[in-house]
Amino acid sequence: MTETVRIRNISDLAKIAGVSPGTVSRALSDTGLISQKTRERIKALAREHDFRPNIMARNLRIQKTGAIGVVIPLGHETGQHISDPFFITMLGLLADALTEKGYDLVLSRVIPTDADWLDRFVDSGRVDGTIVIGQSDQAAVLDKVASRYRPLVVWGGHSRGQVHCSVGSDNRLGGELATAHLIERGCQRLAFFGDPNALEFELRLQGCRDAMSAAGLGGDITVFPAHLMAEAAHPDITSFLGSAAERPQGIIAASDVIAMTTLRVLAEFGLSVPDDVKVIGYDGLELTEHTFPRLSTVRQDLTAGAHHLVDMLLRRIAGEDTASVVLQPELVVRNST
Amino acid sequence: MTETVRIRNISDLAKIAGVSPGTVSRALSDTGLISQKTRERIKALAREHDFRPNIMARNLRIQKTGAIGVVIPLGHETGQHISDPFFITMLGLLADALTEKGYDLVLSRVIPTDADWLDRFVDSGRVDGTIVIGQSDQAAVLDKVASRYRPLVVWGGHSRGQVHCSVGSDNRLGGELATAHLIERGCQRLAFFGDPNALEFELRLQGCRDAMSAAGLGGDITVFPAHLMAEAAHPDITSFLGSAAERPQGIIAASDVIAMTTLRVLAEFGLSVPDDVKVIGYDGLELTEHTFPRLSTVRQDLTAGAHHLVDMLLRRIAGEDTASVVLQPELVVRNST
DNA sequence: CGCCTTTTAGCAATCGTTTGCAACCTGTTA
DNA sequence: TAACAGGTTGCAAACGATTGCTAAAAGGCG
Repeated sequence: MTETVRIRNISDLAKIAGVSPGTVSRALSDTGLISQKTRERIKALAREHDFRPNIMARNLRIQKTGAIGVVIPLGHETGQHISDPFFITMLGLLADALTEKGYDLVLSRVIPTDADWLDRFVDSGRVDGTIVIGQSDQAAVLDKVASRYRPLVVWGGHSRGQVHCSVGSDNRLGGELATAHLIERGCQRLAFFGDPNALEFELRLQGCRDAMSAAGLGGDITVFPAHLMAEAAHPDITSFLGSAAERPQGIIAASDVIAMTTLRVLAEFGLSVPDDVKVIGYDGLELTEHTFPRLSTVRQDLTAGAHHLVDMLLRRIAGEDTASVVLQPELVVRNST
Repeated sequence: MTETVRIRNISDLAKIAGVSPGTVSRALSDTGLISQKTRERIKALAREHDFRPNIMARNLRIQKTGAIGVVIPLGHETGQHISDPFFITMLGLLADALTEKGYDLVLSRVIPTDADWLDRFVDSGRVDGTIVIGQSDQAAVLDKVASRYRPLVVWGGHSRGQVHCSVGSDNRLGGELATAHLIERGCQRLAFFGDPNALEFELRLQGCRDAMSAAGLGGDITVFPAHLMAEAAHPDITSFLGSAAERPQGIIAASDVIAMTTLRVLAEFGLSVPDDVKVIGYDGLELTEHTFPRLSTVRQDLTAGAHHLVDMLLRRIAGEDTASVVLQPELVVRNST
């Protein structure tokens, strides 16, 4: 109605309000000393013309973007897709946690081609901080960047001497729990499905070996570097299980997706789970509720993890130092073991 | 080594290069008239000091953000989570398509509380354009915004008279295909699992009715507004199937997730699929490969859809006009029918 | 009524680029 | 040699907000 002129910036509004731009700025941002009265008046005026201060100008001036980058490195597995259920779940949780804190989330899917991909991202100036989901095989890169760039946290495994700040479950322990469970169920010949080049998987495998030693089975476990994506893993696992001299009695999958695919291959071979072969996953994703049979797994509390990630990142942005967090994994026994 | 001074901006670099800031700007952005020689020299210098122009300043100056917003309205289903496999799949595809075009993706998950949520987002100035995934029950809001804001495209259903530009499959046809298939398999009593308040679901349901009429069955179909999230849908569907006077012979689920949950409930009731009940999903997500039995579904080509969405959005940003796109859905028959 | 303290508001610099315009070379042609 | 064209560069004004400093207004008190 009264929208005679378009208010394009803070000065326009200042003009029709009869004050200076600075005053408008102070009125709109609930900071700075300003009288209750003029603040209300200017806010009302802004609402009436539905004017919102230009964010880019604001960002430039205060040297902040109000956005957090979430980057997913697809390192040891070129074909891996962002739609991997694990990433997705994590991403959703992070989106919620960041929204709650008033940050935007800018998503970046990266295929590391050189050692500078992360430098490029963090130096791009698009974000105030960065969360990396999964170390993949890029631990060295993460450490390099972390040594000069504070606002960086990563979800994944933790190893001694690691420079970057991480949040993740105790992968070694998780592997141990899964393996001990299978052994208790009577399995002797075990196989680990997953590529140990990924740090977290390596730790899980180590846990398996520890559990086997503890049970007096030696550390002799077959390791098959299954792909992470279901489509890619399916033919692999099929040929592995088809050609194995001795079929394993128990399979520890490095992720729920791998476990789910394994279940499917076993069904196609006409093998019964858990009678012929027992399978356990890792992650505790919702999909494990919907497989047949329902999948036993090692649950990581991703909700807690996501909250830790953003809390710690914000603290680092504020200049604090933060130590890595290791969460307790939890064994979830269902029908596949 | 030679990093004696930190280069913080284009002027610093200009100083050590012995040129003016403008020249540096022209050298770094491969535009503007500048000699081959100085361009190379300055680029080399920039690389050496790994200097990257400040993006916020650039954005302010050129009045662009280089980012596209992807917003997921969680309208007719408050509990719905962003980790819904459908959203996730779409999101991943969009991330790829946008990255390819050099855009960032800022993710926003919104629970519409009033009629202005989308206005707030598009006016926030954080993005150059917006993609909305799913109309939910917010068609009116979408139309309102679309009438004044060009760079907006939405994934979802298409209805006559719709103002906003959409990309989606022919939901009515999809529903028809699914239903005709079930009828052909001998089903007479049919049920539709999904809430018709969502535009796309309404269209799918309409297709079901059309198919039934065409087969001379009348349009009499039981509609059960199942939740979208698996956890929420499970108890609902359980009580529905447990208390139904007559069990349907065929179930058309409005989404693959609903179908998957239905499968699980049926298994828990000891019913055999497809012998006792036939079930068909909608979307064609990867998860349909992993259910037991493998799920028949109506596939939408999401990859093509994502590409259409970004192409059209970029065209709209450039000032072009674009008409809505309706993709052909495809019946995928597997083991659940 | 005048002086002093506390608010409130204005001024102007700043953030770091981009870009239209003008000025400058360099080399060519008359 | 002078004029000219064409290609390079520099200058300085935006872009739109925030904020330290300062000046003015308002309020309190004797």
